[in-house]
Amino acid sequence: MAEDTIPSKDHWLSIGEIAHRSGVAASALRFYEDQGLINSRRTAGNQRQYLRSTLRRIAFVQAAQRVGLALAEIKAALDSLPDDRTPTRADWSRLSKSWRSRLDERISELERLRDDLDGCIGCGCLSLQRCNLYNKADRLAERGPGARILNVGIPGEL
Amino acid sequence: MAEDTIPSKDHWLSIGEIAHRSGVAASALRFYEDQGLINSRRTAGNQRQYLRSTLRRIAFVQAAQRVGLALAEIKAALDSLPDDRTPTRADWSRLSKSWRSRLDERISELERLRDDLDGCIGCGCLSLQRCNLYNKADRLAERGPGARILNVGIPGEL
DNA sequence: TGCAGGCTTCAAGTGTCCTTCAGGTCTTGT
DNA sequence: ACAAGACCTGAAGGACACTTGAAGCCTGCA
Repeated sequence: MAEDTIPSKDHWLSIGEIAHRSGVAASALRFYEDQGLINSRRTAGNQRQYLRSTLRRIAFVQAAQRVGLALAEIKAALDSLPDDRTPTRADWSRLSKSWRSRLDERISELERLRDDLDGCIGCGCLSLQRCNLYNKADRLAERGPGARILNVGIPGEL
Repeated sequence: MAEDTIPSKDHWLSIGEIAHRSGVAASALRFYEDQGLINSRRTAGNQRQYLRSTLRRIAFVQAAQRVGLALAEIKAALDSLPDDRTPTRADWSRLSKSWRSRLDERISELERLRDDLDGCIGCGCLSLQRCNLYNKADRLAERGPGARILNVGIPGEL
């Protein structure tokens, strides 16, 4: 396997190369393109060619998904990048900063849930009148919408 | 509104009452029944009637969903409850114990993500070669499968 | 008794994130 | 030049957790 040699010269990458390097299926990449998350130019024969920087964009998408954002939200974030120049560190940094609070929220919600679990279900009460676990008020936006098949991980693992 | 009076005598609840008290739509309750998560008896006129304890079952389902379990997994957990008697505190406790590690895992994954964010995307590197954020190895099972519409919360909020 | 409002079933639709397929084209290496 | 393999498009399918709709039955209260 000689595909690990990284050419130092700027050149365009085929969808297969991008798929390989990013670990994202080619079909998903086409889907992302449909959704406006990434873009490509075409060869004379209509085949996609990507900039190397697309890999970073995809990395961003992947990370954002792990944070729990929907593709539409990720697109909105990416759309706020300047399209007249290659995004700088500062650009990416700005985008990812907004994740911080999301992540913090999600983390603390899960911690709250864990504590409630210990204190409430753990004791078997699960009282509908008092139980925090069943407090509708804070059960919003646990996970983003959309079906993830990936998450099955190793099939039959649970 | 006088529906908050809780009768002390055991009696059966209609789907509307269960929906109201649990906050789960009647259509969802029927769906849960189809999926074997809850059950009901019927009136002479074929209308569903639920035991009061069904509310606890539903609370369990809701909490489990917040932990990130799929309905099929929740069903599996519920199926391990004794069906010859009303589940005890110990029964519920046993079930919810397995969530602990799940929750801990999810929490630490998110914390890891947050740290990577600070250390990596935060600085703008997002290096595909080294970046933890883009380490495929640990990007499993971020969120459970399935579409949640609820999570949209207040539409147009984000 | 009458009737509004709640309940029934079954089928189809929704939203998200893709994958798979069919049928055809392009590129690359020998 | 030719075959193998990569790539193209558009449509359909699939997983998940439901919702919506149509057409009709049941129940509680005045």
